[in-house]
Amino acid sequence: MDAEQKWALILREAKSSFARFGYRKTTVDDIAQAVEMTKSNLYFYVPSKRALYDQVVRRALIAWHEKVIRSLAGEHDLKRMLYLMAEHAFYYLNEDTQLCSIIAQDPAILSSEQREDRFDDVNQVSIDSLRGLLQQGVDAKVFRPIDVDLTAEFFFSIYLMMVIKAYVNKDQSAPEQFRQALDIVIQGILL
Amino acid sequence: MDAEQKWALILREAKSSFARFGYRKTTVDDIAQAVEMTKSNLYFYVPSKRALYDQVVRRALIAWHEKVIRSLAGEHDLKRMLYLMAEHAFYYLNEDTQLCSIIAQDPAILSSEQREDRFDDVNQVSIDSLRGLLQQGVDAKVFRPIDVDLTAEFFFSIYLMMVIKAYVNKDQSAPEQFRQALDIVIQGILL
Amino acid sequence: MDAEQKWALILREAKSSFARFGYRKTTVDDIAQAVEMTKSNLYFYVPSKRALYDQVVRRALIAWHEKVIRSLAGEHDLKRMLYLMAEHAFYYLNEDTQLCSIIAQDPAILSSEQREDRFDDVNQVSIDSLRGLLQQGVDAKVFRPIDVDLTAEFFFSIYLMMVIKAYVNKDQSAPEQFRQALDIVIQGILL
Amino acid sequence: MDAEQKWALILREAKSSFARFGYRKTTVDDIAQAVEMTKSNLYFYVPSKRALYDQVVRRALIAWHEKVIRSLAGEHDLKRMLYLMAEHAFYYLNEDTQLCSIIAQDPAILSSEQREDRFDDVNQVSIDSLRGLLQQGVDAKVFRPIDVDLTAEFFFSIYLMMVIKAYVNKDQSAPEQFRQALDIVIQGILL
DNA sequence: CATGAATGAGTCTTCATTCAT
DNA sequence: CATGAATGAAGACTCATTCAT
Repeated sequence: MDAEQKWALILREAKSSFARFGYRKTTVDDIAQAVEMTKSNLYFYVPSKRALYDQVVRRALIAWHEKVIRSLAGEHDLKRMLYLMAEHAFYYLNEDTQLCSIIAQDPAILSSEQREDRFDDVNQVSIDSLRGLLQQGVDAKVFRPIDVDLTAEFFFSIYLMMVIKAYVNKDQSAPEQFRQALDIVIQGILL
Repeated sequence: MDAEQKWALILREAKSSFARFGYRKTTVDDIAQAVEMTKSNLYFYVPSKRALYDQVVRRALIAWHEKVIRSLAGEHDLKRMLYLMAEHAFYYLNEDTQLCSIIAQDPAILSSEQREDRFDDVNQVSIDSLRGLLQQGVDAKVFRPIDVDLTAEFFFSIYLMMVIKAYVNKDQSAPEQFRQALDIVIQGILL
Repeated sequence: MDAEQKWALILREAKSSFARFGYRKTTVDDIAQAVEMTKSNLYFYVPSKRALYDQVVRRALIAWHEKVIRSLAGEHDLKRMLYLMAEHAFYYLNEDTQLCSIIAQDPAILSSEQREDRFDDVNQVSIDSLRGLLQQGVDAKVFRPIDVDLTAEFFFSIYLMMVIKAYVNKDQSAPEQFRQALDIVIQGILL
Repeated sequence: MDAEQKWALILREAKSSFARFGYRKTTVDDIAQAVEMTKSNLYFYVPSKRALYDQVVRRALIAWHEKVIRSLAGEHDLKRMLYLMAEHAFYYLNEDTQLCSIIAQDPAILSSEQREDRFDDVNQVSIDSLRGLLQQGVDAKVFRPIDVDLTAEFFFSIYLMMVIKAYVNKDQSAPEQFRQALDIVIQGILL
């Protein structure tokens, strides 16, 4: 196994541990054992527990957001795009339950504020895409003249919330609930 | 100061500490010092840190929910009641920023699942009220034939989310964002 | 054993450990074991290893200097006082070999500089006494018109040096060497 | 770069690191990086951190002492030679501040005892030269009938002490203090 | 009721040294 | 010669909880 593979393995197992136990309850030893390394050897690859955590989260967020953006390719109907975005943002987490779990245990990850300089940059990209969509809809008289900034943030928040419900809390009715929410919310902005 | 007063004091100060630092970062000593007791003496009143935390949260949630319910007294217009509920649920937290902070740092508090035997019962009361309202609206053909269970939960979640944004993250635009959200969402269920 | 006694015990054993192994090589566990406490319990009395060390050193220095000053009581012959001071400064360490050892392993303790704000204040007291003596001697035309500031520091340094030789390095000839040095040095300032 | 050059480079950089951080705080990695080698490769040239340190110190001490001895060439006035020796011993360290720094952080380097098998042999050479000078002075009735062994050691110690003051502690007044000391001390042994 | 004191089980991190390739 | 990777043994400090008095 070469260095790159090992680094990937570490990220994978660290993510798994952080997802299961949260940042605090995960010990560096937990991760080291998961990758079948000694703690000291793990520190050869990673500068600190915190840094590893940040890497794990950052990568997961980016992967998530990229997937969502890609899903819009080729679609031009704005209402449809909004649905698509929501759906993909939501269902993507089926493939990344761990990220959900991590978010659930550290919700600050997703707060888009100035004070926190953690993952704001990553999140902002998603919100920006959303805003773009809404603005186009308003301009095209497809959507009501809502405040796009506020609404973009609101929609983003809903995704997160539903995502947590569905995958972290394993609320069985979450997917349905999500569809219902989406229905209500899109209905609510249509002209 | 009698035992009851002391107990109240402990709850108050514990809440304050948990709000500021979160469960993990709050030490039993922090609380003991806040109530001007020794750690050991605090343990006379409280079985464990965890139990104290649970008490604090439970009481805060109950107070919150009760306040909201009371706000509906005398109102009979369903759409108006929905607004009222939302507004009060939202603005109540102005009076209890600490609860927000606690929720923000431990969002599992608000997950309504069976497995978690923490605060589900408390939350359920609120959701039930909401559901009742929605059901009446659907029956009276004021609202679209939405799924009331899912929608009740969805609305409840939105409250929580906005509440965190507003009071914990101190997002300045949160109140506006909340109104925008409420507008969209109620628009979205109207027949 | 009451708290005061225990605190004294800790200081005593800490001093012993620091003297034997030096600051770095002394583990908190070493000290804890010496006082027959658990490490955690030791931390009940002491904020940190560093703080404990500083306390130990500071107290030892103060005790040393006080003893020397007391030895001059009743004497008025300046040359004789200089001898007395030297002798007592030197022989006192017979009673405190540990301090020597500590100094030998951390000579910065005795550097009287502005940058280091560690024990400068304590050392300065001794140097001041010395300077006072020299100044009187110069004024009284007993000593040559030497620079009292420089010479006070020089003499102070010689004490330290000899002290280390004698007690730390256990150089058997140190006491004789010290007398020889004293002889030379006092001869060297006499008019 | 051949092996010899590499070895010289290692010694040079190791000295630099030890001077800056002291033995303990210098990591093998620090040195390896300074010589642009990997840690492992460094171990090809050096048996252990300790051994490297000892080499560094030993060589520096030898260079220092040789320089001092050379400075006496051609001079025959004993009092003058004593001055010369002192001056050169003192000012040499201007050219080797690193050695000073190392000494300051590990004063045991200069202790001339039998038990310590570290640098005693090296130091002894200097002391021997000093003793020779003093003995000649006593024999020639230039100096008082002092104990040459004790005095040689005493003088040697003074050099060291002043050297540390001047170059390590960067005491601005050290050179003056040194002259004052030399004045007193030589005055003190003159017949 | 109240408290000072005690404790055990962690936790992260560092580093000299080794070794297979 | 050179290196990436591995490791063991430490070491300082924290904290919820207990208990004798």
